[in-house]
Amino acid sequence: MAAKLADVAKHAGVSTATASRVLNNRMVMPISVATMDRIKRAARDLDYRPNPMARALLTGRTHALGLFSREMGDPHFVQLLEAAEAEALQLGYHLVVSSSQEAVGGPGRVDGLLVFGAPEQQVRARRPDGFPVITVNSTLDPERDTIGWSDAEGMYSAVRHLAELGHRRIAGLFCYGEEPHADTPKLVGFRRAVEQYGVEWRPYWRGRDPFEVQQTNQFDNGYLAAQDLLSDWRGFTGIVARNDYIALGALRALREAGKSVPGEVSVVGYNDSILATCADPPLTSIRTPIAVAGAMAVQLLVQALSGGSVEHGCTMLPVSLTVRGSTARPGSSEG
Amino acid sequence: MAAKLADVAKHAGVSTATASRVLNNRMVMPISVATMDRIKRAARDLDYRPNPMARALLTGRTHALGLFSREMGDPHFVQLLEAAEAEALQLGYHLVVSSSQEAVGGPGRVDGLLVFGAPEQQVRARRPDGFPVITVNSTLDPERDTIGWSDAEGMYSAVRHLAELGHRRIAGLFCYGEEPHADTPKLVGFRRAVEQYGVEWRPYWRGRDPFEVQQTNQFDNGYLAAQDLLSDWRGFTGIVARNDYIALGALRALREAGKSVPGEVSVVGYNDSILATCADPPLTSIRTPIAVAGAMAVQLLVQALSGGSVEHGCTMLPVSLTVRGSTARPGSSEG
DNA sequence: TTGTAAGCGTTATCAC
DNA sequence: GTGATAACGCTTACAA
Repeated sequence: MAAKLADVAKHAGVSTATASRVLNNRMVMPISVATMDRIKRAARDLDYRPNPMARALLTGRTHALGLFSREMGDPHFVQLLEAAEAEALQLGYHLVVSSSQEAVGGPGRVDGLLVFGAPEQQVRARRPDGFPVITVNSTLDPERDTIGWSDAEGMYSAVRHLAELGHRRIAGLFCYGEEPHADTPKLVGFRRAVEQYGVEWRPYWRGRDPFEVQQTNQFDNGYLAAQDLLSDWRGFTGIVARNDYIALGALRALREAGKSVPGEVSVVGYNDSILATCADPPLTSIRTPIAVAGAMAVQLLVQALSGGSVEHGCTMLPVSLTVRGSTARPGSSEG
Repeated sequence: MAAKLADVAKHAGVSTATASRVLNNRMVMPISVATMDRIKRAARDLDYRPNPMARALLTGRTHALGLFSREMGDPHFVQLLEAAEAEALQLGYHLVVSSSQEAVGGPGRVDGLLVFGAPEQQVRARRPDGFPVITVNSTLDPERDTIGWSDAEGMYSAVRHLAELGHRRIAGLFCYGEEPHADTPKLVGFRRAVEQYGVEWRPYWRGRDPFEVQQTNQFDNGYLAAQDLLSDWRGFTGIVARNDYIALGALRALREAGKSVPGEVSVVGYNDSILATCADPPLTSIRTPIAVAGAMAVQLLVQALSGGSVEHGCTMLPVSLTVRGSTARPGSSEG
């Protein structure tokens, strides 16, 4: 059985109150150096570790943060996890992960909640009033505590990059549920850019709801969608994909069709994942600030917990374009 | 303020004892249906949720499991996380992740610990006696509770695959710290296979400790190591890589050197990650049962918690070979 | 300077 | 059938 505070106190010949005060540095009134030493020594000797549950019960603080994501298993999510965990560790908090919003726990189990990738409305609605929730997301709700970036801006940059290279006919590879008239951020940004730059465009997609598809399916869908594109539209010179998986699928379809990249066709991916680095040719891709957002979200949450309730609002981090070898001026070689 | 048991009890006009019994289905003695209904109704009306900390303090059970890994951020780890989380959810447990063994918590914070990828000795040594720890790992210790697979077997299969295709000269792409005489499981398996099949072999590596390198560095190291290989050994026809990142780096070096895959050189990766699927050509790779192991580890841990302490020992799961387009008989085409 | 005692929200052991 | 009441291990007024 682990040593408890009473053991330490007895060992040091003091009361639990004094022991507690010393061990927590809560010395409202001065304590003699001698007893301090005795207590600290006893704690060390007995390998005393305060029971987190007892402490939590009393203080109402678990020192744990929940992290909820429907996309656990996505390499993109793991970047958030890594950053958030490191930050939480730094600040003395634990991270409880869950793919179920109900199960991740609320007050009593965790002190605050980090939500990744779920529509904010759904989250807030199910939470007790006042429970600190911050969402890391690409769909910002200015009314709520959100930190993230704009996928509209990301897609806009992707199209702009191609347009500025001189591409006039650009295909968009999306997902089911992202028909051209849809209002997802990525489509909004896409449409805004093609309109503004006056380029011709067509959307393609295969497969099902983005949340339900496996990564390998995304790759396959990209492959199939690109095949559709190849047999449907002869004049296109640029492709913008919803994510890197889809872009890599397209890369394969293009290679099989004998189209050179970036000679005949330029391709832009999204997320700037490890896939983009490893692709052949290396993929120009949109980099989202997911790791930074994860760390900031933890900071904000902890800050809110310390200082009562800090109304944070909505922080928007910049999205950037990583240019690699899959994009070039149209017809730049062998085209 | 959230409703507590006392509120429910008062609302239903009973004592907390009765309320507790009904709400937990712990009815040693029969309880009148009428009061049962009243209590359940009160609980629903007040949206009563038992305080996990109070319960934990009393029962000594947190219903949380710790998951410790130094490789958080690795897409390979995320497969374990996903499977373990799903299983934990299923069994009513929470998952606390941490990249620090100290911080993930022990008794009082979590009921048991899942350790991924760390040498078992280091783990057990730092844990209080009797605290349930199970390691998911590739380096099995028959003395301890371990579940995993043999990377020696995996590497052996990779070499065997090439040897059976007829390759007689095989290069191994490893990491710094895995010099040919090292005793890491992968090298042991590699050496055993090349000896048994009588094939000529040479090891190559670049970079630093495997635990410290980023994924993109692994890719770069694979690229550089393959370049070393290309300028060093003319007669090789097969490559076995320590992981898929390295294999993809090698693929790039081979392409740049004008070597066709699998026509002139066959390449085998390790982990069968998404990279293997998306590579061009698709990568033959060794698939480890990491997801299954993660789920089983959670099951075992929970089982041990329920039934006192189940001595499990050491379970070894089979490793398999996924054959894709990067391997063929030597000189099978244009070679 | 230090000790006493109340209480955090449960569950469990008795008594009624 | 049901209700007091004592824990669980800790923090913190308040008392001494």
